[in-house]
Amino acid sequence: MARRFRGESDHKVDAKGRVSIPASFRRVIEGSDPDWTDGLPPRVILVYGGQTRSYIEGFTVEAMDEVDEKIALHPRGSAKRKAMERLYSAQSIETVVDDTGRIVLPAKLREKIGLNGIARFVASGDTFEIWQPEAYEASVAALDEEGYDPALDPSVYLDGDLG
Amino acid sequence: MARRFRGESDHKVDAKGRVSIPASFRRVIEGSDPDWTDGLPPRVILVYGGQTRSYIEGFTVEAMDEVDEKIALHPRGSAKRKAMERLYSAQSIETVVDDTGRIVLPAKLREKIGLNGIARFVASGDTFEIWQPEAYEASVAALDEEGYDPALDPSVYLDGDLG
DNA sequence: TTGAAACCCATGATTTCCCATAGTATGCAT
DNA sequence: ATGCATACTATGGGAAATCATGGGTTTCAA
Repeated sequence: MARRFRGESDHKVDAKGRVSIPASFRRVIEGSDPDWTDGLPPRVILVYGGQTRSYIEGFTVEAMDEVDEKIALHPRGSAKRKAMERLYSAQSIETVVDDTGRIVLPAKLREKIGLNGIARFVASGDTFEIWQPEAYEASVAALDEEGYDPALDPSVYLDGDLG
Repeated sequence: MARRFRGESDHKVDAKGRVSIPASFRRVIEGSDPDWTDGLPPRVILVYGGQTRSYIEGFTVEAMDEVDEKIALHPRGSAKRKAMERLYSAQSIETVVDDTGRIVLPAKLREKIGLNGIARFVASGDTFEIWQPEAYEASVAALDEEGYDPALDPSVYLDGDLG
């Protein structure tokens, strides 16, 4: 398995929509792009769709390849497949990390998640998420309402019941 | 089973956040990193999240792989899984032990556990913990209040009831 | 022809790397 | 056993590389 993203941090979004990607994320992105070699700009895929989503999900090339394979398992034309294709194909863009470690978030994507001047990058296994900071905090708080006790150490779930 | 950490000791944290990790811990960390070979810096994962936690938990690569596998058993999107992903993915960093046996604790992590100038390393099976010394002593004292008689030898629990 | 996107350059703040040293532990030969 | 040589440990400090960010300028397609 490829290396995983870890950590969370905030970065400024300038007037042109440029944002620095956390340096540690860049290493993972480079290592998970089969075509990347030193000096080339590594590729990333940004998924911005999903009615229920208030964040942008970032994929490495390898992670997106896996998603594409899973989609291909579903029958062509099926509703599920169409829904997945819409999210991962139609509502996504492929871009590159430039030589100063930044990507550009087009206005459309910024508006979708309500980005003002700060973008919060949050690691989530082999993908990462880009949030408007308050929205992220709200989503963490929302977890509590789903029955998750914030005072409980999540490690108790490691060996607990699934679901 | 992989080798286990043993012992506890204090180390200075300098202005740059560098700390020596106990020499005996290094052997375990090296031996539990599948990619490590002599001369390479071995990897460690530091988990700094958790509302209820006042310490940093250090994982070997192997130990963290197990955690990732356990998380993957839970349904994508479930509250439990999200809580675990936040702790182990978002609130963690991967780093390496440098050639002088040190790691760097970024300011964010130091503040989280209130580190001043000394860090206490405490072995805990296949992971280890980093504490601010007084906080560690307080947590040991708190155990006693939970009904554990400090005068009782814990070995009596070895063959006792579980739970 | 105009706005956005790609490109080029610039800079302060971190972070990493490399070298240094004193103290401790280990081993080996006598 | 004794003493020295060697290896490893814990820590410090400066140089060098990287990071995050800001701006202008050229392209290019609509």
